[in-house]
Amino acid sequence: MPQLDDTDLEILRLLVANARRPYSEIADKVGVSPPTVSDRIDRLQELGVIRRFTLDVDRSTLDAGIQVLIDVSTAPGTTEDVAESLASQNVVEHVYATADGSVVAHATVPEDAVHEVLEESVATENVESFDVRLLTDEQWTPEVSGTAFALECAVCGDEVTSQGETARIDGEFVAFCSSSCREAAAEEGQLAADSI
Amino acid sequence: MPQLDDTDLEILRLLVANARRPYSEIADKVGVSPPTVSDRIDRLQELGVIRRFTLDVDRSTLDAGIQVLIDVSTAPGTTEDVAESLASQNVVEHVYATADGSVVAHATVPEDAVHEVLEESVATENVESFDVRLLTDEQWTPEVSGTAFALECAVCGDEVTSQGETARIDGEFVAFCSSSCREAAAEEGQLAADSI
DNA sequence: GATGAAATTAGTTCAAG
DNA sequence: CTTGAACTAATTTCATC
Repeated sequence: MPQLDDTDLEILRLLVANARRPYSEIADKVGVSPPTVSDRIDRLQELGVIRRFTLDVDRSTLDAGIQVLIDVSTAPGTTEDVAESLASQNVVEHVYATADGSVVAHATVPEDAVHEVLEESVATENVESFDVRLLTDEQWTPEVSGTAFALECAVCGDEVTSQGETARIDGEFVAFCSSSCREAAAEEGQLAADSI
Repeated sequence: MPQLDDTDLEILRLLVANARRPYSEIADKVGVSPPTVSDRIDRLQELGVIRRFTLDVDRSTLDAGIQVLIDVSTAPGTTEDVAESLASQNVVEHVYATADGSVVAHATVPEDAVHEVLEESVATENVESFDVRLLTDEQWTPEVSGTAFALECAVCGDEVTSQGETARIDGEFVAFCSSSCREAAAEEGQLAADSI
């Protein structure tokens, strides 16, 4: 994966705060020219770092219905499918799949339609149990973090960037700055079978 | 609160899908002129329906650290404070406050810094218990829903829009198309003390 | 409140370092 | 990979309906 430099990160930070900011203004702030900003944004989209330009909408002012957090415990091996199925429902806005096999979804539905949403989107045999919590508030505060909480590579001690990898060893998470450092650790037999 | 019409909703839908879409293109699609699109978008921002123009960033390609879902059970009356405190942390991206007093946050942190995030942001006495789950996938699929799952007003039977209200009666959620319908129900003594 | 034409401002292309 | 200049396109202003 290609490297992102500080200019890319700064452009992301500025766009996250205001995605309609003129490229000329971004160019001024990060110290490059407008065509360069345009090129880099295109590249960030091609890389999949920018998934899309969008709005943060306050749904409590907008949608008819009740906002809920649906927490589904999935059958082994079906977590990804369940996450995808829920994500494809248009009442579902945000989906999180967890390492322990549950899927958490934020949806706006009439209270008695939660079962309906699950039935329409998820095969019953994939749902071990589920839990629904009514939301009273929801906030999105995206930021492209700087170097706060930077991780250290367990092998070489360098800072772990977005190109790094992580693994689980005896239940503890360990980070590596690169796949070669991760492989070095693996060769030393440090990695458990459930490494990620 | 002023009414949003179908044109507003259609503009929101188009911007959620692509917030950098030219206003002239939106104007074509919804059948008004570009200045009207511009005016309406300004109005939607003033109303707080549009919270901001932003990016959907794939954090798994970007941030050093591990993505987690932090689930905090808060002390009575502190839910809102805890939600705000967590939201102000720059490693925290999304915060949900639930009616049962828990706060769920999506954050990107080194695994062993979850306690640190909580300690830095939330008074210990406000945390009754917490739980952290490692995320393997996270998706955001915002859509401005149409009339799917439209609610019916419990009093007059009309469709409940964003201007509607809801209340809880004997543990069941009931929707009203307006505050006057809600008040009518209240006068008939149907509303429990925990109505929302 | 909405519009079309004009003016301003932004974005992209391209030739070149 | 970057730029400045030229070109193209988008947005806002404003007078008018």
